Amino acid sequence: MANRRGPNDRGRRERIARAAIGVVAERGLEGLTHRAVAAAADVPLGSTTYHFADREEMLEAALLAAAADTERTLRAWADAIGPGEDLVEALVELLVADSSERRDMSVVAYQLYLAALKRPALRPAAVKWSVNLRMEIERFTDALTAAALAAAVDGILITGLASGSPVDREAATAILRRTAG
Amino acid sequence: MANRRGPNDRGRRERIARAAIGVVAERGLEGLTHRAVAAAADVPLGSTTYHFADREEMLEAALLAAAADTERTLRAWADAIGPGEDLVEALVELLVADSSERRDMSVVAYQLYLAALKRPALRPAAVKWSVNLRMEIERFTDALTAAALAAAVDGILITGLASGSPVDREAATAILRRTAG
Amino acid sequence: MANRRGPNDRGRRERIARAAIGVVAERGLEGLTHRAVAAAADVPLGSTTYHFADREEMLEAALLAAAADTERTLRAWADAIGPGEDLVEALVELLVADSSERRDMSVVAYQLYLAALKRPALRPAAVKWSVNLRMEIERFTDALTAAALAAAVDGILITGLASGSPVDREAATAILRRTAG
Amino acid sequence: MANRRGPNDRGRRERIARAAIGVVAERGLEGLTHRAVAAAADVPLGSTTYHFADREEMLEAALLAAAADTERTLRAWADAIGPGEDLVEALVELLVADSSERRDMSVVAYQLYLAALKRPALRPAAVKWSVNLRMEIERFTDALTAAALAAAVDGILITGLASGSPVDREAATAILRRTAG
DNA sequence: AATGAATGAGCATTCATTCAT
DNA sequence: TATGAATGAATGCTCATTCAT
Repeated sequence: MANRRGPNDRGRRERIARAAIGVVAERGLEGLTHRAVAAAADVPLGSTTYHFADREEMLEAALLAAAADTERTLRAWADAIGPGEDLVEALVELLVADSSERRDMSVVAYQLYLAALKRPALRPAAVKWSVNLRMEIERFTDALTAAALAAAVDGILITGLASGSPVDREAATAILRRTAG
Repeated sequence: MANRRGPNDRGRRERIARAAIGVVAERGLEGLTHRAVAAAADVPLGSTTYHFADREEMLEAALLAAAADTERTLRAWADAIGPGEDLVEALVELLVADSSERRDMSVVAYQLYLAALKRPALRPAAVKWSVNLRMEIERFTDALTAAALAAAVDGILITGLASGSPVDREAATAILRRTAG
Repeated sequence: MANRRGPNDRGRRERIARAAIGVVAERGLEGLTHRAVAAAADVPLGSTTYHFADREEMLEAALLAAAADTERTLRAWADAIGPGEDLVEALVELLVADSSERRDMSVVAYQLYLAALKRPALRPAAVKWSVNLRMEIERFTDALTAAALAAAVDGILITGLASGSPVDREAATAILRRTAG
Repeated sequence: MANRRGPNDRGRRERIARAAIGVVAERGLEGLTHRAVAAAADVPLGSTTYHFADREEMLEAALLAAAADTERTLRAWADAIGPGEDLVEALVELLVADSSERRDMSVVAYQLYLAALKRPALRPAAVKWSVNLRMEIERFTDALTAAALAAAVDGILITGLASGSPVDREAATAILRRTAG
């Protein structure tokens, strides 16, 4: 059996990037140190500096990984929407799910994302991240409605994070219905 | 005339807190160090640790100051809306203004706000911050519409931050009109 | 009733010195800070620097107070020895008592004492402290025996501190009997 | 030839520990700072924190090194005692030598030793340190006499430290003779 | 006489980063 | 290619001490 550490460890770069997300979730952006990530990924300290030239690059990888996760989640969400299904209801499910289980991940994503704003190299990834939702919604409705719904969802999500409690399903539904016209 | 430094410096705590906001704007949350704040506020290093027991308390003060700023800005914005004026237009002005001059301040606010999420003591301030906009909008329309508009504004704002370019006035107007029904 | 703090507080210097001993007992010599002593003595911070020019002077006062305590204790011990009483037994009582209740005080005394060794001004106090026991014993026996007994007691005491357990009464008795001849 | 600094420096941990003893000798226990030790050992500052997780661990190493030194010294002393030689005279030599050349070392040892009392991890080392002398003396006489002599030596030593002057050879001899019976 | 606000020096500790192996 | 020992810069924080009140 190949050991999980050492030269036989494939996809180590990937694993380190994932671990980085977890570290930010637990200790915040400033907790993103080589040591912390190495421990979380269960790789030697030197491995983190070997695969990522510096802390900046590690942040980059974490943002990219988080963006990919978000994209995958949204794609799956959209794919699962049946032909005659109600878009608003599906969006509410997304919001509710997000506010419980993936709450931390959302916060992390926002943190990485804000951190990336002043790093030109990451700008594209950040933009993509923020446009993702709108693109998926556009599969089901016109561009303007999609933009309005995406904005509303973003707004409800971030407000929900602040409240510290799960998103109110009824309130969210009402807002989205009104937004959808 | 009393010197601006030393024992004659009134409101130093306040000034340090304001300086802290500026520091976060320039260097991000992890750049919020005693030294950086001391330099920005033009006070001795010891002064920052004297007025704030620890870094946490400094962060707290910065969040509170940022929240107060936001509240004041929104209040002024709402107060300036004339009787027959169009709410949507006013909101768009808010968004556009925000995306240029106060862009940094928004980013800072979001950062402080996310950082505060896992600090129970700051929860109330964070909640208040996030509810502020909705309350001001409610002065001009019913609760549901206000909630929908607030969500849309939040969403557009955060997406705008990501894009790195000023909010598109026409797109924003279209979205808000549709949201307002 | 005079308040215990403020201008009506008599004997404050004395009280601060006593508090200093307690501080050393709890936090060691390096824990002897103005702030810690002020808190322990329940006096304002400024009071500690007012009554003692600097940390050195505070240490001095603490050593002196500790020496005075030791002297008083030994004097009382000697005064209580009846005419026909056995000196060795009395010494053992002293050792046993010291190893339980006043254990901490002994450690503190040794610490202050060692600290004072390289401070010429405190040399006399340190000497006096170390000679005290011998002088009291001399009230009951000849000089040589007194010196031998004092040395043995000192040795047993310091070894007892190391062991972390109470002095073994029988062993101590045996040693002292042999020493007394 | 390997440089004395940098990656080629073997036994650096050991050297730092020795340097720590010297620092305590010169500046007392509270002078035991990473910086002081680094300078004394002629290693970079980072090296002290690399080899010892924290100040506590450095203290530990210093105590252990001091204990080892003491043990070696006592062993050598005992080994050098010839068959027909007088134990008391040998002990006096130990005391006299100690009171001049190794005076500082004794003070350091006492300081480290007292400091270790409230650190459970160091308790064994402290105990061993304090029992060492008695064990060596037992090589030459019965247990009770050894205990009495060890106590007397300890007592004379500590009293001698206080006086600031060399141990009085005659007085010490008289006391030990009487103790040995 | 008494107080506590203010300051700057110093410390333990953490870390990114380098580099010999 | 991979590792972890090594280093020095930087940080949060504590304190002695000064001094205006």
